[in-house]
Amino acid sequence: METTWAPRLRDAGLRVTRPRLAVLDALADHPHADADTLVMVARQAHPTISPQAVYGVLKALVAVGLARRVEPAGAPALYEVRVGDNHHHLVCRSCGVVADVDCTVGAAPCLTPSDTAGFVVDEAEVVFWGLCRECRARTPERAAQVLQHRNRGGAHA
Amino acid sequence: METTWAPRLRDAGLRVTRPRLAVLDALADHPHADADTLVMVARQAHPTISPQAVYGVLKALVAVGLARRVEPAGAPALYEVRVGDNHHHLVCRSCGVVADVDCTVGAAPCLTPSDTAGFVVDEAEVVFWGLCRECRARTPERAAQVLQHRNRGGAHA
DNA sequence: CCGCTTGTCTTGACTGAGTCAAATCAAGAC
DNA sequence: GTCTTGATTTGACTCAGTCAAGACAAGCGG
Repeated sequence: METTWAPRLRDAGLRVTRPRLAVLDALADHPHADADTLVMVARQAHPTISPQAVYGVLKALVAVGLARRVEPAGAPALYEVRVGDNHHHLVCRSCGVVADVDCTVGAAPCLTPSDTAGFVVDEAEVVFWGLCRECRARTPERAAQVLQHRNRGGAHA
Repeated sequence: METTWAPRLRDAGLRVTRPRLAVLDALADHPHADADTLVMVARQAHPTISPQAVYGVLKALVAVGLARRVEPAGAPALYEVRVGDNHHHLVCRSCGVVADVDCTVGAAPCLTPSDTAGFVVDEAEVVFWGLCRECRARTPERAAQVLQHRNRGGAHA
């Protein structure tokens, strides 16, 4: 990390400001962080930054494609600076932790639905739900419950 | 439709109540409806039902597997009674309308990520983003913009 | 280097979706 | 019909995020 953000901001037509650099550094250090976490982390570099400034910066970064917003069901939005490639996410049902999964592009037939119902599809977003290693180790009995509860609904892998 | 809900509720260990029947009928008539819409629709059968009652009913139905909750990014949660099979969703970026897509289970290699980072995955959720036929026809120039804007970020189909 | 223009940040009020808790009510067992 | 317990109502509340007005500063031209 420690990318030089300034030229990337300028290339995107954005001014280089302290709040933006602080948020970008925070994002690089904390992939999959929510806005609240980013406020706290960014304050290490810029103690007076306001939550609204962080929201504004994130919105600007997402708009120009320097950051990506992910919204797992039931959790506040997460942000990441890994953009341009295509990857998906593993989300832990228990602790909410998120991990990246590379998508095997080219060998992904199911990502082009056969019947698109008249839609023109431009993106396929995949979220894998499960339990992370730590949560299974920490509370195995609860983990089993969570999985069983879920499978009743007809989930599949 | 017009399924007899009573036995299904009882089988799930839930009492048969007027609010629950009203919400289930509303769900059957309006697949992919949000809570607010369901309140209005359910009031045709049960005029005094409160929004909180609808939230409570939906939570109970989801908990026992009679309904499914879907949360597309940037929109309120949607509910559907189509459960038990496995299907995914097409979401229109412009108007938010949702359509079902059957998943070709068995021929879906990409839905078992190669590297699960220690996770035990129990469900793969897929959301296809795009534009519905109506939105493309209605505002073709805006539709093109929306798609182009999106593709800058590195989306794929 | 100085000042100007315009985009950015701060401050604070506000919205929308959903939750929580106490009291009332009714489903269904007896 | 009566009772028990789960369901519903009512109303306050939380959380994430938005909106708007004014202060501020990035980076241009001179």
